[in-house]
Amino acid sequence: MSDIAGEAGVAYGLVYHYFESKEAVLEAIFRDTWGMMLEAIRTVEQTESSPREQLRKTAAIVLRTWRNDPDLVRVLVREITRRGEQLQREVGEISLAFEALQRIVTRGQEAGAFRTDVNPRLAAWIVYGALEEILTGWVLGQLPDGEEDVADAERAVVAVLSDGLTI
Amino acid sequence: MSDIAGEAGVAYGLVYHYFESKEAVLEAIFRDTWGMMLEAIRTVEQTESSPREQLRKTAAIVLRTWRNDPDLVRVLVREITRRGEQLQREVGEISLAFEALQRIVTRGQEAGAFRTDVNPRLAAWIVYGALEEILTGWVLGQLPDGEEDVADAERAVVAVLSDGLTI
Amino acid sequence: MSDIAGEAGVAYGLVYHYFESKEAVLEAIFRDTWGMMLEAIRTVEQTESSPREQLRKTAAIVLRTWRNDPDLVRVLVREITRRGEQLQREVGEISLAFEALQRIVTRGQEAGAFRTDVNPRLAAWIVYGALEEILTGWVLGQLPDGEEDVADAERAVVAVLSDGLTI
Amino acid sequence: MSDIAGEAGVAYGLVYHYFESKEAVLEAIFRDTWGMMLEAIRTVEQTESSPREQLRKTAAIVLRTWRNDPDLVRVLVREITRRGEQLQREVGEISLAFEALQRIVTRGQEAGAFRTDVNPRLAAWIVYGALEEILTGWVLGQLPDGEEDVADAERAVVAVLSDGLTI
DNA sequence: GATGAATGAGCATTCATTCAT
DNA sequence: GATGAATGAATGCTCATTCAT
Repeated sequence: MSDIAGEAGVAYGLVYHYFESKEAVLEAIFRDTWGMMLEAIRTVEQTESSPREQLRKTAAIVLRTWRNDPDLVRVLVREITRRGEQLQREVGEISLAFEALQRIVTRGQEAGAFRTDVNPRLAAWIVYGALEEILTGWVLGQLPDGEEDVADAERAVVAVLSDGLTI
Repeated sequence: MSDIAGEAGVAYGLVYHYFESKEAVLEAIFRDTWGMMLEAIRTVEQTESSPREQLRKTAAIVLRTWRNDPDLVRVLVREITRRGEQLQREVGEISLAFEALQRIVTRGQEAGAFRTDVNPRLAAWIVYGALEEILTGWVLGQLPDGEEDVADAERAVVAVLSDGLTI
Repeated sequence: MSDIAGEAGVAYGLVYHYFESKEAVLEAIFRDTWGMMLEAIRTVEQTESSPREQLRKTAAIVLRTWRNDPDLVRVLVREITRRGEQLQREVGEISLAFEALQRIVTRGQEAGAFRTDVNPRLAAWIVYGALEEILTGWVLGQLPDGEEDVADAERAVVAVLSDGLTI
Repeated sequence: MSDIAGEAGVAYGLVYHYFESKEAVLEAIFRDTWGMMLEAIRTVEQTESSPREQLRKTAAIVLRTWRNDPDLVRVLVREITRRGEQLQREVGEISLAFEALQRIVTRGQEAGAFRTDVNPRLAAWIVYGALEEILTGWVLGQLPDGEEDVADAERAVVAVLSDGLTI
């Protein structure tokens, strides 16, 4: 909280004027970020693009966040697992984003583009897991994150998730 | 540390008789778990099985941990991101496990079984991310984790990562 | 720290609002006390008095502290040896006070009032040691510390250090 | 206590077989050291030497300890003030040594060699303070402690305490 | 005598939260 | 709205002391 007030250039106590608790601050960050994410994914969803292309665009949105606002991703990655239990329950946007992701899969299956022997919910978790892990690799400085590397990562995720590792 | 001593039914100070610091306790947990993981993956690696089958066995090993020791997975998932930066540097077993995973991919590519247009390092991260996310889903109680569900998850991960979502 | 907060009648954490650490608290005490001591000795230094008289006044200043603030002297005597090494390095005032004491000796030698076969630095340490030991005697309750006793001690110190025990 | 056991090359618990407590260990160290000191000073006392010479020999004994066993002096200087209150009460040897020192002064006065306007008890404290402070300077590394420096210190102490700073 | 595991009170430090101004 | 001092529970760590073998 001290860091937040300092970064914002306001007095310590003022943060508590706008937010009930630290929990509430994090919740707001999550709500905002996932709100934007949700909106973006929904836009993708309503596109006429193929399911594969929708997947690519979604990956692009998530991974692009790293270059746009690394600190934000850092907070999300650091706090998501620790607070996840409550946050995920309280921040509806997260579930909604997951559902949108899941819907992309379901529609892909209905359209005959995606295989139907995979539970869409599990598929959504796998996709998200792959994306989050790459973000984590960047946060921990264990994966290269140059302009070109980010593009590579996007291609790799889509290639693997869409077409699989097997030739 | 208080919890650890309490859970073990010993006095607070005794933990410090066996471990230098809290850091050392976590490091030991990580080293042990990843050591076992590493050993298991290496065994899989030396199998004559197809790369796809090696991938399946690896997924089985990782996901099976959840049912064997949920509390352990909880600690790993909760602390890995917070301390990850240092731990990953200090606990060589983690890097070695990642390298083993990467080697499975590389050999699959060399054997002509896996596509070669995906960076093996990125592929290893994607695979690990998918697995970790499913574990996280179980930790957070957001994915069903019955006997059958775990088997489902294993199948789904292998299906998606090996053959892709696209038909 | 608990004692300090308790004595001040404030909450534990408040001490850390004003001081970085326990180290910083002690440093502040030392800096303040020695700052006053330093100022007092410098005032004495600039007097027209004879070196012997300057010595007497210095002794008076140091010994007077005991009656003014016994608890302060207690802390100084108790902690000075334990932390001395670092504190003496960090708290410039201490060195400056010693230097002032040394300067009084040097000037006394230059003025032909003090013998020149004694290293001024050693002399300053001897003077300070005699004074500190008497304070210690009072702290430990082993020397009488009534109004008259303090005056006696001052006379004794000056007599011995200025003129020696030998007749 | 751990250090003591380690240094002695015996098991931790064994120290408690020979000593009641840490307090008792320190008390034994003090008793031994001061016992030797006491014996030495008493020998000096029984000499036919002049009071001034007796003072010199006493100073030599005390200061020589530094070169003989610096670690011992370190412990004495570090712990003497902190524990002093009880130790001085419990370890009779300390008082006896002080009394011997005081006796040297008293006899000097009776023999007409020392001035009589100084309380012998105070004089003993002043002498001891000067010596201890020089030891402290050596412990803290703030006074040079080469062979020659120690001899210098001895000369300076005797010069100041016997004949005074004033010419 | 000898060993070293076991105990637990004590202590410095952190930090989310409250509150008077 | 705004400020920052005040609060106190929580936490990692130390270390003198005890005890079973």
